[in-house]
Amino acid sequence: MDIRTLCLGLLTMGDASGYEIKKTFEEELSHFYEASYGSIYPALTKLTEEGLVSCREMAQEKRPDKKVYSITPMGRLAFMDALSKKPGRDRIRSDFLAILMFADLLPARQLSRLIDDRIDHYRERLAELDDCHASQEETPAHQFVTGYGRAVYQAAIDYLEDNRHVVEGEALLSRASAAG
Amino acid sequence: MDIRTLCLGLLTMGDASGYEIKKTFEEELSHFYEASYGSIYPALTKLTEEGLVSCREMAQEKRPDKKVYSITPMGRLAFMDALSKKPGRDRIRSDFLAILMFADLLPARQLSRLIDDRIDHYRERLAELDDCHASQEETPAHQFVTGYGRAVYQAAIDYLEDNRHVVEGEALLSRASAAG
DNA sequence: TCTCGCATGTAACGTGTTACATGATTCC
DNA sequence: GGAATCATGTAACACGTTACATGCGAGA
Repeated sequence: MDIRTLCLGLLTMGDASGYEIKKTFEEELSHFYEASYGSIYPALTKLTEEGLVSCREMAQEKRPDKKVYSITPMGRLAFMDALSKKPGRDRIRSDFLAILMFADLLPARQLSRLIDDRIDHYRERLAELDDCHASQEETPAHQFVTGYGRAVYQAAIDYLEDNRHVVEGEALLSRASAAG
Repeated sequence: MDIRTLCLGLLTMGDASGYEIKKTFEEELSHFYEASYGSIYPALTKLTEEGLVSCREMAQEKRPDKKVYSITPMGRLAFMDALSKKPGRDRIRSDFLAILMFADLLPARQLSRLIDDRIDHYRERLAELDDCHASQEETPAHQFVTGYGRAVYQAAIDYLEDNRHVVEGEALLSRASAAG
């Protein structure tokens, strides 16, 4: 699913401007998708050209004008069609795990630091999901996805805490054998 | 971490050809990185030009010739340097979760199918990790990363099984209210 | 004054994928 | 005979990011 299709999908939930769509990406979607203005604005322009969304310009007081996009009936059809395709495989690209594959090359301190940071990072992400849960009325779908994120982050934290000794112990050992 | 750097890293574990590196990506790394020939071969060419790896051509009997790459001392330094940088954030792009955000737009049957397939998919991934564990002598680093994958997949499966009713129930409900 | 939030957009660039081109051998 | 594995490579393309360009209003 490309950014273009996802923008279309977000518009099924209500009209929005490019700026607001970007915020949605940063908030609700940030855990499993990313998008920058450089992809969102051109996507909206193209969707408009194709007749899948319509656009009206809104003059605002004390704010810049905004362009509010609405999905069209044709757009809804197109999105339903996209939803019916079987999903592509998740694309994951984890620097953290890539680096860990070479844990034996890292100084012990650096390795511990890396894992500490990652645990902190996941805790922050968990907190974000909890905020999200607290502040907004959520659809069951949204709740489900949020819960999924929580489950995965929690599993990651637990695993790192319970098993870090496997690599950290090794680092200590090779230091010891190098020293002695 | 780009593909180029990761190729360099794999060569710290032993000499290899482009073809073999591709296989490593498909096996050990497939759970958190992907790479095609179209990125691997040019990466190796560039690394060679930069003096970070060296290359010798091996004539083989009953097999095409192969080019075996070795990391150079300069290459090792460059890789250690890359490892010392703090990791970028994980890039995740999940069609599955994106579709789930719009679960209320999906027919109940399709939604159930989607979740069934995903659970199967994770079970397969788990099995791959178990094979990996069984078949190969693994470094502690490798074990650790493999275990991480297992923990996360298992958490995902458990979550989906325990909570699918949250979205599936909703689908049934909206069907019922539409019908009655 | 300076930074932050609101608001839109483009051009250059990076990075990687897909599809194509080629060809021997082995297993079913 | 046909598919799979081994083996390398390129060119066209897709897709998205980064950095830049612009500008007002509010609050510290």
